[in-house]
Amino acid sequence: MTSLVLTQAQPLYVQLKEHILARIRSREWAPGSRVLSENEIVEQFSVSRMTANRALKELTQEGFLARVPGVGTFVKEPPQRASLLEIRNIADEIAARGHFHSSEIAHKGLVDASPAIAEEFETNAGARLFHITMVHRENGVPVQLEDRYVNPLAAPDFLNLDFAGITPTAYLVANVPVDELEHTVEAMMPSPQEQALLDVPAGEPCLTLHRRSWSRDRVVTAVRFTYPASRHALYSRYRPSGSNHSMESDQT
Amino acid sequence: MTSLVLTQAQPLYVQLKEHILARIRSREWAPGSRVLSENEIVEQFSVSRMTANRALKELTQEGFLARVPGVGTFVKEPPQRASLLEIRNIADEIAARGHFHSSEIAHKGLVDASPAIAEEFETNAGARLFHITMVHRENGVPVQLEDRYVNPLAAPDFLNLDFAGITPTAYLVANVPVDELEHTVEAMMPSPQEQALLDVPAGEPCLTLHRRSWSRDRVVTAVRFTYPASRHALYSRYRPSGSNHSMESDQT
DNA sequence: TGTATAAGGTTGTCTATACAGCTATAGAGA
DNA sequence: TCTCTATAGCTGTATAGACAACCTTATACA
Repeated sequence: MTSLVLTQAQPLYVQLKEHILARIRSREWAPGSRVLSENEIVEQFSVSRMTANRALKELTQEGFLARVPGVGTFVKEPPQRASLLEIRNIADEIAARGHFHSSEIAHKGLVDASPAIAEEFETNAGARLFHITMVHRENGVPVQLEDRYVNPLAAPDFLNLDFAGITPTAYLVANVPVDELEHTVEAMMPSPQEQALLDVPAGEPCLTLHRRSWSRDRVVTAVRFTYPASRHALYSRYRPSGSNHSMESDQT
Repeated sequence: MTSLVLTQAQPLYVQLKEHILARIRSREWAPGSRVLSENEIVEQFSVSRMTANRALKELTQEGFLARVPGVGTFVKEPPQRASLLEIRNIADEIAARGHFHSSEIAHKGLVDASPAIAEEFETNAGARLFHITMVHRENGVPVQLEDRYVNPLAAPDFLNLDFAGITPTAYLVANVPVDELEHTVEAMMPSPQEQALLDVPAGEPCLTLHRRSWSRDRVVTAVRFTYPASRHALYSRYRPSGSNHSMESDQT
């Protein structure tokens, strides 16, 4: 039996969700198998049925479970979706082209989160975050400006690195498991600072890729990559998972 | 006062959600303004507070509302962005924001493939292809320029449609199975024609999403979507497939 | 005038209970 | 043996009440 300890630090339904997710991730409950019913949760954890219902309902909305009235609650098969945007290390991409990667740090330190950054991190303004700004060059030409904030709780040693031999992306991928990703891609005109750092001609737009990463329901890092339009595009080619032409479920 | 009639055909919280959404879409409650508090809903609709809470909570999870403890519940600004990972119909995305979609055809006909287009279609220059150029508008404002070539062998009826009730994207998704996809995302300055069609101020860049679709090793369609930078972004959020860091029941 | 306190409204969570609709199964009856 | 029925368990929904945390505003006090 796993721990039945429910603390007061977090809401009960959150602790229930994490407990169930842990047992799914450990494959104790494999895809397709039944999980605890609401009444079983009520008995085993001494919570009310509404609280058990909330935990199971939210996990269902998040895609982990499927519920069938009159039958039970089951672990869902994780969706296999091809990713347009994999996390790829700029140093590796440049090396794969047979070119030379170099980088320099424009800023590195501990900062107070602005209201906008705090909202991205789902925390309060003034929270302390690691911050780094780097320029990545391909054969000496700037191709990427990296403006990254990192949650100190998730990567406490982040500031101790000099990022000469390893990029922040590579370090984080190797050291922090990622549960969820959010990407936003935009076009924009660079600010004067960005224009200077990237050595962009006046009038040339930039592509920005903004990424947030979660681990254990906590934002680990938020990063904005800025690429001069003429020097970089985002590309992907893949086979959609459901390419057997079944009309399928989605009617969005 | 709007209708207070709550029937028994649907769950109460669903009717409450639709009622609130309708008042948001009618601009009675504009973005940023406050909606009814839970207690006000309890009074006006004679439901319990838990039911009112469920309606507001789910609308918040769906991104329509934002809740601030101790203050109230507010209408959120709908994000202007399209899905990156899936092929989604712009008409549906606009409708999901509660806005009005319209479109007009700038060109439709049979054309000879230029060398560049022929290469995209893995065929010879001079091949005959269907071509369509459309402007999609959200509440009257141009948000997407669609410049699409279609293989007549894959969709022979394509030119017979007027694309008033269905977009080319929706038609092709429904009628041609897709085996493989290629995406390229770039930032660029619009050409004078594009600038005019999209009604973009001078100096504003655009985001372009170029997509090729294959079916049975044959290019079905190649399309270039152009979005004014200030009016649209591309977005995705998902859980990576390999997110099983089975640390289990620890308490990081 | 300025500051501390109290009050009231708001969301967030949790409990206990109830009823309805659905499903699988065991048991009764033909 | 087969069929129908009752039952138990499951999810879905809804109610009423309660306490906590938070924010704003008004009030009392120094």
